[in-house]
Amino acid sequence: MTLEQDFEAVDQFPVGMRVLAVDDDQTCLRILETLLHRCQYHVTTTDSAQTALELLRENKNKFDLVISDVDMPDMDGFKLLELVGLEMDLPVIMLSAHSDPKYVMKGVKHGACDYLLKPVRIEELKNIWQHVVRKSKFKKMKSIVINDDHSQGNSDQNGVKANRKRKDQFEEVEEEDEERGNENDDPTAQKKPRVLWTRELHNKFLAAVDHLGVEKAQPKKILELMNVDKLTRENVASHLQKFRSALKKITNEANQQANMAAIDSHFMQMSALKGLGGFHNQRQIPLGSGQFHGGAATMRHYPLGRLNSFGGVFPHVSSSLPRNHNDGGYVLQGMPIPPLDDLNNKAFPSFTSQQSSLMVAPNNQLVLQGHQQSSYPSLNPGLSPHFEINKRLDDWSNALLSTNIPQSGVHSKPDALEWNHFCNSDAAQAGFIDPLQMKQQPANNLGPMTDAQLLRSSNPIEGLFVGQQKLENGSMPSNAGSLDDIVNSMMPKEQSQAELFEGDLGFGWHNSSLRTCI
DNA sequence: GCGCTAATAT
DNA sequence: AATATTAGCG
Repeated sequence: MTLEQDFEAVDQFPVGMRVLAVDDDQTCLRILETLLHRCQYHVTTTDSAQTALELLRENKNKFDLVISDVDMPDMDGFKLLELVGLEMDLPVIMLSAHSDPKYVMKGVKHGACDYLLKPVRIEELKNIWQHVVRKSKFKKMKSIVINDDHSQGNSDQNGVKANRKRKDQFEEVEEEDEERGNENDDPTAQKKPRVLWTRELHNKFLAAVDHLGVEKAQPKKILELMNVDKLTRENVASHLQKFRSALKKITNEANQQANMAAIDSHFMQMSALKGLGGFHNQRQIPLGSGQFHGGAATMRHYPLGRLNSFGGVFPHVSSSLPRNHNDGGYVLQGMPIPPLDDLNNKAFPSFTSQQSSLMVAPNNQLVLQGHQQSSYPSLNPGLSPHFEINKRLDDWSNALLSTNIPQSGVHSKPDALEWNHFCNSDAAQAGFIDPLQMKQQPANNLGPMTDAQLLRSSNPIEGLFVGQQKLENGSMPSNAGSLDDIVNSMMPKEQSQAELFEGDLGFGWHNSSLRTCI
């Protein structure tokens, strides 16, 4: 489309749009009517809000827009606004001589789609039809003639194009909405609520992923296994994408650290690396009870044991990995591996055998509701080969969730900073390692990897394990976030604290506010 | 049609 | 900031 054409298109507006104008002041009303007429709207006027209301009630679907003064004796314009909003979902524009923000705010709060100041200018009135379009009231727009002539010759047919350069926010809305409008003719149609990934919902997600195995966990299957009403494949896909991003990031970080550790173990004499914190002199971390229950804020140390049995999560990667060796200065040397019991003793939700549904919370988000019997016995803990590690998966996932992973762009080069840092490090430059070579051998644990690589490689477990050590030692660069930070920042604030670890059913919501069921 | 990834929108 | 949607590809 040429610029001229675009300009033309912007200039078109519906002729005959049915406007109800309300103002107790006869003069104002007359002026308003005149101006609206000039805009080629079909205008009905009344000097009382009460009458306006009756007109609207008696002629449902006979008006497209209401423009009403605020200060009126019989009925406050806001009251009218409120009632109209309640009863017919028409776009209402408030008109007032008061520029007081309080008034404006009040209008906005009550659902006014615009707030015009007297005296009204015709330029403003020319634009008001867009509110109708925006309100998705296209059905009611059927009688409105959209001037569709995009030819360049007759631009002044409406005589209103002159001052359209300031058409500001509506530029491209027009055509799109026209096209879209036909499908969008249900006034009651509301935006789809978004899914709020509560801990519990995420737990279900994890259970499904765990059940399927990370490699085979695909949106559709996960969705089926989760068996959550109203959850869509797209929801799951989106979450899965984030999940994998987090995994990738953590793994890469861990790999970095593994590299460092490996180097460290062989070149311990290097002061440069010592400065970064080596892994010798491992201090054992208390693995006893309650790290997670103590609350993230108080948890100085990430529970190491959580992550070292990821074989269940990554079924194909664990066996080949050396772990907890005492020979040869291996990176995992000295790492305490807690008995499974310690981990399993923690209460965690048996999310796997239940069906839940999402309900709409007041903020228009879908939150996990309750449970019913599931038709998916396959997710029964007893039947899931991986279930016993769910707790640790869960914990691990806490870390993932708290990690602020950019959704795109930034992480396309995972850990570029750290990678560069490493390549520029003394170790690399001293020739102990060849950064290039490392880059060429990602399978060697030495460089960023693709998701596919990650899913197939044996690195994740070890990497995570090592990463834990790093974190535990406080050797994690501050910009990578402390463990506390990771755990703390994961879930939405409402859930970040107690809820984070309990696996209880609390959503951080006040359940009473969830009454608005679908 | 699905899944994946990245990019972009809401 | 967290999710959703879209595009391009296999």
